[in-house]
Amino acid sequence: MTTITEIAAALGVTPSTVSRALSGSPRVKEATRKAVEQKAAEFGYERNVVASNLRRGRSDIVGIVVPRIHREFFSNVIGGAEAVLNEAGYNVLICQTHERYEDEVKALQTLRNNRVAGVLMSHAIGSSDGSHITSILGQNIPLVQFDRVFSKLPGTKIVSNNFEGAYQATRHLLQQGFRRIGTLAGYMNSEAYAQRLEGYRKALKDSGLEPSAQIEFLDTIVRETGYDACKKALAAGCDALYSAGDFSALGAIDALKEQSISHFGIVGTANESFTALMSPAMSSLALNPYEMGCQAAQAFIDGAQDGEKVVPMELKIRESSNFNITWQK
Amino acid sequence: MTTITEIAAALGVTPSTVSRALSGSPRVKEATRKAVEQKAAEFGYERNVVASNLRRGRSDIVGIVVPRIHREFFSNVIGGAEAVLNEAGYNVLICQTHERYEDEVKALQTLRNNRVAGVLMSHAIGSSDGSHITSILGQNIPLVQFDRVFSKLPGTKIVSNNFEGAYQATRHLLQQGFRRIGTLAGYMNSEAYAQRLEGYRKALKDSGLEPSAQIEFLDTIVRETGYDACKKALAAGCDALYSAGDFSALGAIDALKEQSISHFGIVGTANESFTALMSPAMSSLALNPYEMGCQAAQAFIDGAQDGEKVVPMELKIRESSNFNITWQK
DNA sequence: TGCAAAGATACAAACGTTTGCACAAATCTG
DNA sequence: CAGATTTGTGCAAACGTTTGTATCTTTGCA
Repeated sequence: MTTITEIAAALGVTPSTVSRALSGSPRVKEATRKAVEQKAAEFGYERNVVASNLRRGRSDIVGIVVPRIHREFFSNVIGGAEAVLNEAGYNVLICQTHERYEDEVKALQTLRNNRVAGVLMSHAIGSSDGSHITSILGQNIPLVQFDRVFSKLPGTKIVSNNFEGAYQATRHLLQQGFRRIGTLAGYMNSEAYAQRLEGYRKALKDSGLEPSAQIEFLDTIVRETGYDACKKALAAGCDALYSAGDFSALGAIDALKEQSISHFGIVGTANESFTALMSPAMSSLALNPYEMGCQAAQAFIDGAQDGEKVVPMELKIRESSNFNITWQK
Repeated sequence: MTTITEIAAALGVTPSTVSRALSGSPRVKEATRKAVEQKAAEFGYERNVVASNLRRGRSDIVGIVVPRIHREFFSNVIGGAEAVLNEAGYNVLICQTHERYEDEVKALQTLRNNRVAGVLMSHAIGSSDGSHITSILGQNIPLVQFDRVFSKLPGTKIVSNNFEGAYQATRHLLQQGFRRIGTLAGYMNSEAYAQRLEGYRKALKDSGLEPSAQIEFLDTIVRETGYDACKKALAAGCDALYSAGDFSALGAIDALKEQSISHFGIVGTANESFTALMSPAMSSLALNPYEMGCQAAQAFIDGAQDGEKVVPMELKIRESSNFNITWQK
C-alpha cells in the first residue's frame, strides 16, 4: 500500500502538501494538486482511513444498532439509511442486539471504541430505559433513534404515528362489524407499543366500548405468544384482534385455523411481506421502514437536533379483516 | 476518554507496561497487572481501537459483502457468521452490493481501506468474474466466499450441494408424476445456479427425458421474470417447474393462479419463510444459511485455507409439488 | 559474595495522516 | 519601490497504541 509520504517523495514535496491536495484544501496550487492527483492515481494510492480516523478523532462510519437484521422492517430501515449515508460518504457498521440489554451495551461500546461518526438505533426490548445509551456514547457521538425510541434522550427521533395508526386499524375492525376486539400489545417499555395500545383504546372508547385489561395481551410479539394469547382471546369472547406486530398476528391465525373459527378479524402491524402472500392474506398496518431509514440518516447528516419526525403508517386492508372470513387450514 | 498514558502516569509506569498488562503479555509482573487493571477500571478506560488498529496494521473488523441484506438467506448467513465472529472477538461490517459490480468494487475498497481482518462474501450477479476481488483485497486480507463463489479464487468456499439438491428436487417432481418439467434457472455467471441447472438436467436424463433449451429459462430470479417465464413454460407444454429461486417461483405461481391451472408442480429454492406461509404452501429446496454463515466465519478464523466446504440442502415438500394441485386465487 | 541468567520495566520509534504555525515567494497597494 | 497582503509550502507535533531493543532489578547458584 502506498502512502502519502511516498507520493510526496516522488514529487519532491512534503506529505502535508499531498494531504492537503488530496483532501481538497484551498491552500494548494492548482498545478500541484493536479500533479499529486496524477501520481496518486499512478501509484494506486488509497487513503489509509485508519490513520486518518485516528488523527481526526472520528471516522466516516455510522453505526446502526437494531434488534435483528432479518426482521424485514429493520433490514429495510438499514437499506434506506445506507442509501442516504453512502451518498454522503459514510459507511455503515451494523450491530444486532438480539433484543438483549447486554448485547446493546456491547454494541454501543464497540461503536464508541471505533469512534463512529454517529449512531442510528432502535433499542432492544430488553433495555427498559435509555440511560446506558447516553452514558456510553457521551457528548461527542450524535444519536438518532428510530421506531423504538426513548423520548427523553437527546437527538432526533424518527417515529411512526403509532397512535393514529392503531386507532385507524381498530376502527377499521369496528367498521367491518367486529364488536369485541382484543389486542396483542407488545412490550410497554417500548413507547411505540404503548402508543399503539393507546390508539386501540381510543378507537374503542370513541365507539362507546370500554377497554378491558382482560383482552389486552401484553408482551406478545412472537408467533408462539400470539398463538397462546389468541386462545385466551377466544375464551374471553373476542371476535377480532388488533395485533401490534405481524408475527404475533400470525400465531393468532394459527390458533384460528386450528379451530376453524368464523367471523374473527385480524389486523397485524408492520406489513411484513408474508402478510400479502399468505392465504387468507393478512391486513396489516404498514410502517414505512425505507423512508424511516432515509430520514434517520438525513437527520444525522443534518446534525441530529433534538426533536421528533413522524413518518405516517398506512393500513393495508386484505382478507383477514373481512367480517365474513372463515379460517381454515 | 482516558488513555494508557494517563493510566501509566497515575501509576508511575510507562505506557508500554500498561499496554502489555492490558493485552495479557507474560512480560509484566502479576502485581503490576493487577494494579493496572484496577486503575483502568477506576478510570473507565477503553482501548482506542483506531489507534490500536493503526499500529497493528489490521483491525478486528470482518467485512461481509452480500447482494442485499433483506434477502432472508443473506440475513441468516450474516446472523450465523456474526455469532461465531463475535464469540471470537471480531466485529462485523456489512456491505450491500445491490447485485451491481460497481457497488461490489466500492464495498471491497471500503473494507480494504478500513484494514479489515478478513472478508466473507457472496458476489453480485453483476460481477461475472472474480478478478477484481483479489486485485482489490491483495494478499493480506483473507477471503472466504459463500454460496455464490468464484472457484478459481484463493481461500475457502462454503457452498451448498447445488447439483445434488436440484437433482433431488427435480426427481421429486418426476416421482409425483410430472412429465414435462422446465426450470427457472438464474444467471449462469453464478456457479451455484449453473450447478443447479446441471442437477436438473441430470435428473431428467436419468429418467430418460431429454433436456431442452426451450424450457430452460435463464436469468429469471425475481418475481416478474418468473411470471413471464411461467407463461412461456405453459405455452411450451410444461406441467412443472423447478425454480432455482423462491421469488421466481412465486412469480410463476402468480401466472398459474391467474389462469387457474391444474396439475402443475412447482419447487422453489431457498425456503424463504413465505414459502411455508403462503397457500398453497410452496415446496422448496432449503439452503442452510445460518450454518453456512457459521462455517464461513469459522473458516476465516481457522485461516481460510484453499478448499471447499459443502453444506447440504434439504428438500421441503409442501403442497405446490403435489400432482393433484389446482391453482386458484 | 559474586556473577550469570532470568524477569520486569523503560525507551523510543513507528503506524499514516492531519493541521497549526512559521516562513518564503508572489502579488498587490499607494 | 517599499511595505503590506495574499498564496503556497514546509516543519513538526500530534492522535494512542504496540513492540523491538536496551536497561535495570531480581533471583539462583556455586
